[in-house]
Amino acid sequence: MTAAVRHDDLRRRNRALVIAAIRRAGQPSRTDIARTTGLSHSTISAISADLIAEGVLAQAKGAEASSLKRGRPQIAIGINPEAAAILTVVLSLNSLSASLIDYSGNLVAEDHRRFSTLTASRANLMAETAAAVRRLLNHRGLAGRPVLRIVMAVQGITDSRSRALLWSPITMHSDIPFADALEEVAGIPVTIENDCSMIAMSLRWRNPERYRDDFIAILLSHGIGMGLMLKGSLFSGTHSSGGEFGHMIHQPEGALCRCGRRGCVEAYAGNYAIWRNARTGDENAPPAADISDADMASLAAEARRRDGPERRAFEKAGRALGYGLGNLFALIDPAPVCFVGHGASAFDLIEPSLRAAIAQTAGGQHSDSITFDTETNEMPLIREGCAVRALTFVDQEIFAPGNPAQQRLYGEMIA
Amino acid sequence: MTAAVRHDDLRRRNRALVIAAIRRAGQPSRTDIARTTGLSHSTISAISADLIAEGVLAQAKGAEASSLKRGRPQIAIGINPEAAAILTVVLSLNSLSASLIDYSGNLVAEDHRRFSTLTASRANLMAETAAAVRRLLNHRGLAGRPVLRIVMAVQGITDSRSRALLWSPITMHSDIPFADALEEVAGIPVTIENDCSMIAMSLRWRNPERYRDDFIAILLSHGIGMGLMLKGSLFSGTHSSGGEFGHMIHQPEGALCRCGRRGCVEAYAGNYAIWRNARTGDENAPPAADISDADMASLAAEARRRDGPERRAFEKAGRALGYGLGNLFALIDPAPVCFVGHGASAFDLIEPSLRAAIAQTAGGQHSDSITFDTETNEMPLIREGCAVRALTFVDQEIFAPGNPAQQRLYGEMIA
DNA sequence: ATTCTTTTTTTCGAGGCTCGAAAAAAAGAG
DNA sequence: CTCTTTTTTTCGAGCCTCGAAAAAAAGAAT
Repeated sequence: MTAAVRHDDLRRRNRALVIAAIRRAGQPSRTDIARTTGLSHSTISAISADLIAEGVLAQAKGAEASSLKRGRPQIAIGINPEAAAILTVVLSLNSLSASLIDYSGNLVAEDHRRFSTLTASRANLMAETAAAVRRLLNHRGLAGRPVLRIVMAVQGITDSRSRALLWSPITMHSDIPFADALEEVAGIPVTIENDCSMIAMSLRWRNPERYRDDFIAILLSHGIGMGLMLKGSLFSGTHSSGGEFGHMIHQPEGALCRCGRRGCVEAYAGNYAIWRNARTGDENAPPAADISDADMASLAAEARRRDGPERRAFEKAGRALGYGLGNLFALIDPAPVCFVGHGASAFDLIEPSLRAAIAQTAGGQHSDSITFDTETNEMPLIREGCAVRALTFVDQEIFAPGNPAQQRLYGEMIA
Repeated sequence: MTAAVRHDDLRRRNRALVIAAIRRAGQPSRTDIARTTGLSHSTISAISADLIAEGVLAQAKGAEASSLKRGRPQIAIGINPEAAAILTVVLSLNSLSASLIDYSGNLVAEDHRRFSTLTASRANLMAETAAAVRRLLNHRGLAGRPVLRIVMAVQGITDSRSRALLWSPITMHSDIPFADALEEVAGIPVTIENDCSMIAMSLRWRNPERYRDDFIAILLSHGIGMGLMLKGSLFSGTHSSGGEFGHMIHQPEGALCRCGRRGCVEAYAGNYAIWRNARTGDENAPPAADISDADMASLAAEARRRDGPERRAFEKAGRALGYGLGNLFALIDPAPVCFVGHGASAFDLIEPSLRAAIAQTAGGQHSDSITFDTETNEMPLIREGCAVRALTFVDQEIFAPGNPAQQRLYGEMIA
């Protein structure tokens, strides 16, 4: 039983629809919007007039690429970049990077620092993050725009309400309430998300042809992460952020994993596992703390050069990933997969054994037709995913609010 | 971007909401409905007046359990059983059982036959099913009610559009277009669903306290099946019915499974696997075709009586199920689990090793708090799930249609 | 230069829907 | 027989969307 549909929901939802259509199309005319949304011209006219009056949208004045066609020229209409701004924060191993982004999605300012996340105290981690946020909030490029939302991405497990970092490989501390801490600093809503989920958001935004309703983003890095889009919405578990693909058990009582358990996919396919298999051959050796991309690249080069333990290690990684994906496909059916991160640059070494393993599983019945994509640099994807998520929040909650209190808040902030 | 919200959708959705509220509550008053739906009294009054005029609902006349309270007595309002009927068909190993059910969910007639599904030809399977449907369509208990929907449940994999049985252990044939065949016979929409999905529907209907938005139904039988409810809707894959929990790989290159692959959960936890482990100790022995419930019961009795290969076999089953569930929990977070079917009567033998295995996995961090439920007879659940699904379809598509053509069809059928 | 065409955008009135308030209905309590 | 209390219905206000018609703003044609 779905919730009751009130009368005013109609306007709210259609406003959100119009904003989303414009965000996707860039600079559409009213006629374009009517076509993509399916709403009538009159409705589009009314809604866009309201949104322009509120400063959310702006008409592109002059400078039209001319029409060359007869008839009244179309008036391009776009997101008003002055309407608001949002902030993204990406915390990763020994690196903190924050960005200020205007309401139309353009980068206004960046702030990047390196510091040792592994040795930092809880308070230190929160303080560094808060300081980065504070610096950007005071940035003069803001020019009076209200900053309405912060989305932070971290590697690790967050709680389902996106308030705290429950566990992460970048620090030994757990249950760090980043959202509360940053809300206190900024006075606006903050959520903290899993980095791979943000990668999935970004893939969907960049290439909705390929990544629409169901697809999988897998981060190949020191550990293995996953972002899962199911039926058009980001899948995260009910309690935590879920999607712990890297810690599905590939081999009961198998190789020692960084998480302390045995036989996880990550214990075969994470950088440390590949390194360990290639260099020591001992699956029970304690995982190395960090392995540079350069080291991994030379390992891959060696594996390509000759048939030896290096090549074997990448094959094992492919096998573990293949069985893991096969098990996932047994549950959710095959879907497009994108391998992201520096590890994806060695995908040629991984792919044969990965495909062979998938073919052994229930999900691998059409394993030939499964396509894989790679994207070796994850950072831009993570940031873009955060931006997309934050802007969508603002679109829906502030500019098409179900609850008048939220819009009142915006009124106060721009006053 | 969601679909445009048209104005008439509002009425349609609120009509569906009212029907659902009444179906759930049984015989509520208008005031009750207003409370549970959140709609205003005026709206409920208008919608229920319409629905009564259309014959969808009926006021309980007289026979009120009296009020004992002051004030105008409440008028109980209920689903009109005369408004329509639906048909459920459950095809399982060597058994076909169909039921005629009125619009308020009461059983009108049943039709049950035994025949050998394993040896039957494709045409034979479809003909038997069609004959059962035809018999019930001509049943005099129908008394002029239009039969508006058929939902059929089968063990196995169906396509995602619920039109055909792609693969099933009860027959050697594949790609059997049951939905098309029955639609030709009955002239009304037919869908074919996985039996475990219907079990999940039924559990949710029976006990929404425990089984609401996220839960898992696992059928322990000759094979292993799963019905998965995620975020309040039945999860099935994008291409096929998905949810092939029994064929997740527990042990790469492990025991021989009925499906021809190796190491599937089912190859350790299906009846044939438990039997094989207990009696031959050879994991590669070809699976027995069928093992009676009585034989499995005596195997369980023996396992309870003494520590021997029988007990070991049940332990192995628990271990495979535990790792499988743990891997599932790694992806979707722990959720309530119900073990269904005759195999659940040996759950006491399975539970210890199952819990021990879960504790080894990423999803098992709070393995103590995970609760399991058992239900040894699956047939009533499957039938009830089909009925719930069919009635919901009728509620939404016929009596609260988005498309006037559907309602016109009903008009013709009752004329 | 002025008058057609064509296309986009806005305006206007009709028709629906939900809601709150008020009225009506239908009992028991005094 | 009149007062309370509770449920249900009625009625008017306020929105919202839509289609049709009007207005606007160009290029094309004369």
